[in-house]
Amino acid sequence: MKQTIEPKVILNCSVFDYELSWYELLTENEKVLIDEHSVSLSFRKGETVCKQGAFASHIFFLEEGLVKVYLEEKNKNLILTLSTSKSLLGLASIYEGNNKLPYSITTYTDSKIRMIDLPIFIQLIKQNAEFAYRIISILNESTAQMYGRFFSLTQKQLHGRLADILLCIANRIFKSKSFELPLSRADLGDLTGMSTESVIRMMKEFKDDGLIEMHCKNIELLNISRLERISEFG
Amino acid sequence: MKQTIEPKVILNCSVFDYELSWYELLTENEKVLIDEHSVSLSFRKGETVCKQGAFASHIFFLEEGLVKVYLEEKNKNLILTLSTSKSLLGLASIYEGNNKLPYSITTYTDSKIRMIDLPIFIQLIKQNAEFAYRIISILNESTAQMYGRFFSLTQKQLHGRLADILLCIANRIFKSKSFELPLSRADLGDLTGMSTESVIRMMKEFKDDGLIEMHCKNIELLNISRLERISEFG
DNA sequence: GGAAAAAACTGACTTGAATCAACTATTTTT
DNA sequence: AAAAATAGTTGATTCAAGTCAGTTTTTTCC
Repeated sequence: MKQTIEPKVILNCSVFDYELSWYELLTENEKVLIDEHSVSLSFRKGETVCKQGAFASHIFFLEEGLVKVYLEEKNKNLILTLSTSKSLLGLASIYEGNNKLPYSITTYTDSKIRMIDLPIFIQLIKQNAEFAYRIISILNESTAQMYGRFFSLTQKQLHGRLADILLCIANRIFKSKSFELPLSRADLGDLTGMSTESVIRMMKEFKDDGLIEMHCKNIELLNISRLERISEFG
Repeated sequence: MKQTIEPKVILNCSVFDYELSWYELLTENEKVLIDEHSVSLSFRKGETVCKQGAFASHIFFLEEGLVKVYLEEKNKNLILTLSTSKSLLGLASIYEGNNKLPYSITTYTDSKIRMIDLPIFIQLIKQNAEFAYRIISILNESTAQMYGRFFSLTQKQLHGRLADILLCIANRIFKSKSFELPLSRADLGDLTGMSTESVIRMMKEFKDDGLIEMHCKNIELLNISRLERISEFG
């Protein structure tokens, strides 16, 4: 039962920025139905979009902005994913039976979110199988990503976990080596499962080692390949 | 932005034992199609059913037995779920694009598994929306469970994590306070994200505290309410 | 623009939990 | 039934990472 073949490296990114679209798979009538049963709302930076434990009533389509999707319990938070524009959120509440929201969502930047009536969304799934198939794909894409993070947070130590999210934020959110981070150090902690102080210490260590440059919120990754090695062995 | 209302306690179980069936939602023709494109195989205890990183070719329906679904990388394992009879496994490989298996599956007991041709399964999803909706429900049920475990493993310490899985195994797998555990101490480690030695030490501590009775593989939970409190605060 | 509040940072200290290195008990194999 | 292999156990040691307490910097908002 010894393992001999190394399985392929798994995803470990925390940003859900899926490639698959869904709206185009609807018929004209269905599109109208969605349009009639949804509204687009503006949220200010830091506002709560939905709250874990509340009854689910909508699917959220993030038209613009950056949000965190997170679990909260007894003042301990765990960020599940960061989501950027064009993400479909709240799909987890499509479930026959209890339909409480399994997570909270809060904005990091001013955001526009289209709130789609959940029963209507479910109706469309039940009548349009191609659409349903696309939703399954989207769910599985985010699940695969979750697995990677699950592994990262439970099996790697601080170096590796911090390298993971820095790379992920650069690649997936900003698509650039340097960026102005809209998250606080405490949020980085909730994302990596470490204390705020440890985040600060690790970041300083990375800076001293020449891996990154940083001035407060402004961060630049200087040595990506070494960060990747730290992520892998960390 | 301070949180004032405590969100509802979330699931933290590691056993996926879903309530929803799926076969009955198929038409007679579709049932025939499944029957014609699947075979039921017998696996011996300890055999590998599928391997992370391999190309996905089947959906697995566990007719009988107990298996672990786990991530493996560099001799570190993380068990995602234990699955019992009547579970549908491998759904994560239903994904438009790359279709590598995101996890490995190994049996704990002699098991019977029906291997269903993946393209046929996908075809049924694409043509039967009610069926697709059920699959979405099943996926979301297991995702909700994953979230609970994710929280448990990243936010609780050893006491809480061990209490979590002991309760979960008793409630979900054996539906009894006393049982003969088919997992090794090392597996309990892979399930709780702790070292084998720590599992042993914690179990001994639980035993000394009168929370459980154990002789090797035979375990009995003596004080469930205290275990639940440990799980909650731990 | 200045006070108040948050967020970022630092150092000292503590501790939870992994690692290592034996050793024993239990299975499995032949 | 003996040998080999695997699984379980223990104690000693080490170290990663959290907590605490205090300071500085940045942001928010009257």
